[in-house]
Amino acid sequence: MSLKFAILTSLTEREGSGIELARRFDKSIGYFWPATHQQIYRELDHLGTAGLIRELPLEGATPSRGNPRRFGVTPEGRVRLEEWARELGTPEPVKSAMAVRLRAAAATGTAHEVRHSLESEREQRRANLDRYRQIEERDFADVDPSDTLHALQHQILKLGIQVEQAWVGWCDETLALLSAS
Amino acid sequence: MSLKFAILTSLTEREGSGIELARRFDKSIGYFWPATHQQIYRELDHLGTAGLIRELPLEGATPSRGNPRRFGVTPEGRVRLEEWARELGTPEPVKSAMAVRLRAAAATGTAHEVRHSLESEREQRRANLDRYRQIEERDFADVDPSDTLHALQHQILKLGIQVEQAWVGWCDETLALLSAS
DNA sequence: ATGTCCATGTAAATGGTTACATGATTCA
DNA sequence: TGAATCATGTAACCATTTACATGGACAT
Repeated sequence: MSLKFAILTSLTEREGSGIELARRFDKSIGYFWPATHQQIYRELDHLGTAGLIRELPLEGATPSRGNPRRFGVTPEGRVRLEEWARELGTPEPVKSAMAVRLRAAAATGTAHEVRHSLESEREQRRANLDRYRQIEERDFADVDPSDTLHALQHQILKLGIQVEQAWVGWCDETLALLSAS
Repeated sequence: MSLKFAILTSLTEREGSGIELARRFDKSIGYFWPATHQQIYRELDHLGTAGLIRELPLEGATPSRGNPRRFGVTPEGRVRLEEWARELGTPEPVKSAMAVRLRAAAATGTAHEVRHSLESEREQRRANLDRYRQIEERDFADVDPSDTLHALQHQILKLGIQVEQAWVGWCDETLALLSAS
């Protein structure tokens, strides 16, 4: 449901081609709404049909490598995006196979065997956290209080940091609990 | 992918009927792997075919209200569940329409209009948090250090608490940022 | 007897994942 | 010239959501 708006947002920030979008998703907006290039191309199709984006004129006649089809947001698209941003939603439930695994291990009396699984979860969460922190240092080290856009982008990154921190902390706590018993 | 194991876990903890499972999902294991009754019935079907659960004999001949079909985990099912709990997975990405909304509002220069959306998110996150804390008070007030099962169940609840806390904190921070600018 | 809830489903639509296909272009 | 990469897709599958269907039981 939100994918189309994630794409509209990305194209509002800067127009681009399908593949560019796919790459941006891999390293920025996709942190909170992941998507593959297949999804993106399909959605670009839909958005075009709905008149929310349009294909920009190309230099050469035919699209090709180095000269791909590029898309921009139409005025209707922008209005629709602004409307959507104001809408109230329901928070996505926290889905976690790790929580299910732990409960499964508890139910079957094999709690200590879940340790590797937990350690793997912790390492991956920590890797996410480190990645976010590097971005923070690189892009948000100096603060200009008058730059609201910059501050908001930082704020979104902080969401990732705080949620991943909660996860890492929880994994450590749980591992300690397993060691104690 | 994890739904089948969530069901196996729930049936390991206690055998039950489809509707009972649906209700348990609404108020316990489903906090970390939500499922509707339609999904559950379909999956019970699959699990039965795969020999991981079996239908328990009924009192009366025909299932009916007050005497529904009941399911239990087979030995194979239990083994499969224990195996799965040991497997390593990839953490589910944090998906959040709220983060996309905020970024959309920033990109379109309508940041202050996202305030209601954020307040709504905060209230719902806080409601989740309160619910979890009530369960904690009710079920985990007294600690028996020798009861590992109890401790692990508490730990799973704490995951929900800590993640929702991170969310509520982030919403407050973001609202403060919007007020300041 | 009628309406409501229980228990179990079916069906259609949407969303997401995985695997593969294709032509074109740059690079070694 | 052959390999790798770019850019754009198709197809099949799996998971999830939403809406509806059914028949029996219970309550008024």
